[in-house]
Amino acid sequence: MVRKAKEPNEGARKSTIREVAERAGVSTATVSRILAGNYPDAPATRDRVMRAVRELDYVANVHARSLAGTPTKSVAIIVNSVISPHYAHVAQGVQAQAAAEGRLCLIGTTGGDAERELAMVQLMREQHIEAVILVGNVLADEEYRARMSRYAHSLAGAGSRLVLCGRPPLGPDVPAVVVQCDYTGGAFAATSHLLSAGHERILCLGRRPGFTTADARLAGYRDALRAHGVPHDKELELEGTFEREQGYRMMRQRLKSGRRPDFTAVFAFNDLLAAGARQALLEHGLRVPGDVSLVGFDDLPPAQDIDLTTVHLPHEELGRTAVRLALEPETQAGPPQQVLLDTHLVKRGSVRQIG
Amino acid sequence: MVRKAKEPNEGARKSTIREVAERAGVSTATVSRILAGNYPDAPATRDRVMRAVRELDYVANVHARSLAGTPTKSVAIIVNSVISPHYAHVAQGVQAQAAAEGRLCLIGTTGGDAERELAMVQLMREQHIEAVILVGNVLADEEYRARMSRYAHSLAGAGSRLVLCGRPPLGPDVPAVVVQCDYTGGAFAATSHLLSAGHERILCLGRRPGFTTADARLAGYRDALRAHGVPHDKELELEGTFEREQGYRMMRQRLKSGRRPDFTAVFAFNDLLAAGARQALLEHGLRVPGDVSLVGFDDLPPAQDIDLTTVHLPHEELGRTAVRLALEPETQAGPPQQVLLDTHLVKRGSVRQIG
DNA sequence: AGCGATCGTTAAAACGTTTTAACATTTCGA
DNA sequence: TCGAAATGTTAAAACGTTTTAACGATCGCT
Repeated sequence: MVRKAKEPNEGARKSTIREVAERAGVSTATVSRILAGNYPDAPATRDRVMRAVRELDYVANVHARSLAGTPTKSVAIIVNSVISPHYAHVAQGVQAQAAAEGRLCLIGTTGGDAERELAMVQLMREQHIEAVILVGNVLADEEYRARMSRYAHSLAGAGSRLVLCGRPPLGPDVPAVVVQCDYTGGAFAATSHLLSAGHERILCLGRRPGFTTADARLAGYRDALRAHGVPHDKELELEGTFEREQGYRMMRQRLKSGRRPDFTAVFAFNDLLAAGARQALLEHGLRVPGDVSLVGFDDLPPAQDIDLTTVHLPHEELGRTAVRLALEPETQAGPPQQVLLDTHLVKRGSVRQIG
Repeated sequence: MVRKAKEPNEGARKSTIREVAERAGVSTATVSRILAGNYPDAPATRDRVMRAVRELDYVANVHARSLAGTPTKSVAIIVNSVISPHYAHVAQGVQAQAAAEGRLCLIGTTGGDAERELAMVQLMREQHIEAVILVGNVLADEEYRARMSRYAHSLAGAGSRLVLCGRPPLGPDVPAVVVQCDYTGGAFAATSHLLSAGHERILCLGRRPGFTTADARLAGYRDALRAHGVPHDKELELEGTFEREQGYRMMRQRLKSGRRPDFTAVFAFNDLLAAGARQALLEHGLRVPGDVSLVGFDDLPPAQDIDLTTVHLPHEELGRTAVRLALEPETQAGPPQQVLLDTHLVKRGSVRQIG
């Protein structure tokens, strides 16, 4: 078998910093410094080195680099699932900002399972990454706090920061940054909109005690009712998680009784619930907004197609902010930071004026 | 300042394999072998080591491990964007299968830009990862082949395999695996369905010469027409990329002429196009399927909400297969492999029988 | 009792980079 | 022309692991 002659820049072989150094006739230290660009080397050697790098198509080995002390330029995002629009949009923001700051993005999914979340955090810990961004809430209350505190400390041990997205803040002793949207404000706006349109019997979908994202919306809903002097009725607060099927199921069950519905409007705690509820309403022969008005929460893809009035959340901005906060040096010291992003109502065609 | 006494398992400090070794009274080699589980060590020492590991909350440093020769357990996926349902679902599959095989998943987005794709590949190359999975097609034809060939070789140099998802296969000399869906078959089924319902003037949306994903659908569309003895009319093949706005734009433009539409059905090359086209149709006072029948391609989230008959693609399976192929040892040697996944028609309510 | 096997363990080298401290070389002021 | 300062370069140590080859102890067998 005949070897190809020399094959100088075939690009397919490994190529280490030593090879670059040899080819350029300098030491590896010089190559390293020139590539890092942090020292005034002589232009002549600089050129020789750069040429060698190009010819060998050399890229540094991240692992060696990291071992030698340079921090890994990467962040991780951990979400329930990638196909849920909410998480997808946050992930998009994280990915975009990470890229903008020259970072690689690792991703993991939990499927909403706390044990898988833990496994993911462990996996990220091994990577000695700059930051881990946790989105979505798997556990409630005390269990949540305890676990996050453990995460934060063990990640800190690996030199990683912890950022929580859309989760309640932790104590001041826990090294974690929190970034959220103003869920309560958004829910207040949504409910107020329905009240202003004359609705008083407003069904709300997605109650889930102990989970901030749900609790905050419920609070906004009740605040709005109170502000309009309408007493709140627990019978109208339906419990369930945030999936489309749940919306369908809850509404179907509510309508099963056969008699005319005892509400004129629905506030769903996210757009998926709204889409599911809408399907159940239509199947039951009720028109939206003709018979029942509907407001969602999120302003994500299904919303436009079903012409849904909803609360816009800055999902991508949430992700971007998380990365920015994670990498900002001033966040490193000082007390654990907390950021709240604004929301606003997007009016489409799913609400009808009555009364 | 008083130090806390000892703080043995505070979990917050770094903890290396040496510390574990010291605490267990053995050498680092023993710890390493026990953790790898690949040698019959004495149960007694084994227990001591495991206890030390637990007490120190030790996790190995991936970078050191990788440097020392153990391959990094991770794969990367590079997509156009995370919020596009198609890519999101493939990514979900990749992530799921990666997790199932104990791999971490890196993710990068290109925004459809070839230069960003290149930058991403370079970034992945530094990571010395097991495989890089490229989804979606940014370039056409010769330019595509040339670039992929370069990717494949340079990734091979870093010990990574290249997997192409939904892209045309390359030559046998290029070390890359290809996994696709049967786009042509799916398009054939979709078009045949419309033809069987009596439609002969079928508008198709999403022509894009040079891009396999589009070309293959067009081929299936034409094949079906031919099989039914209907001559194909280039006037009915509208060009455009695969975004929702494009569907809206194309249909709006087509309807602008004012006169009655010269088609009775529409076959959109993906569901987003279908959703956009549907919106334009509705705004123009045409009902679906009353006036115009509509078939999509993908069977992704918008489809269900707009009650769209469409071709189901196994998106998640695509991602899973990509990972499986990338990690399968038998794929390593042998000729570059190619896999084709089946599709099927999902009938909903957007097609009306005529004639 | 003595001798190989067998078993469990370890010292040390290696992986590819960064960085520190030291070493040449040149430049410059006197 | 001399020495000091500035500049450019390098040798070597360090990072945290895996692995190879060698080691000592224990065991069973004659």
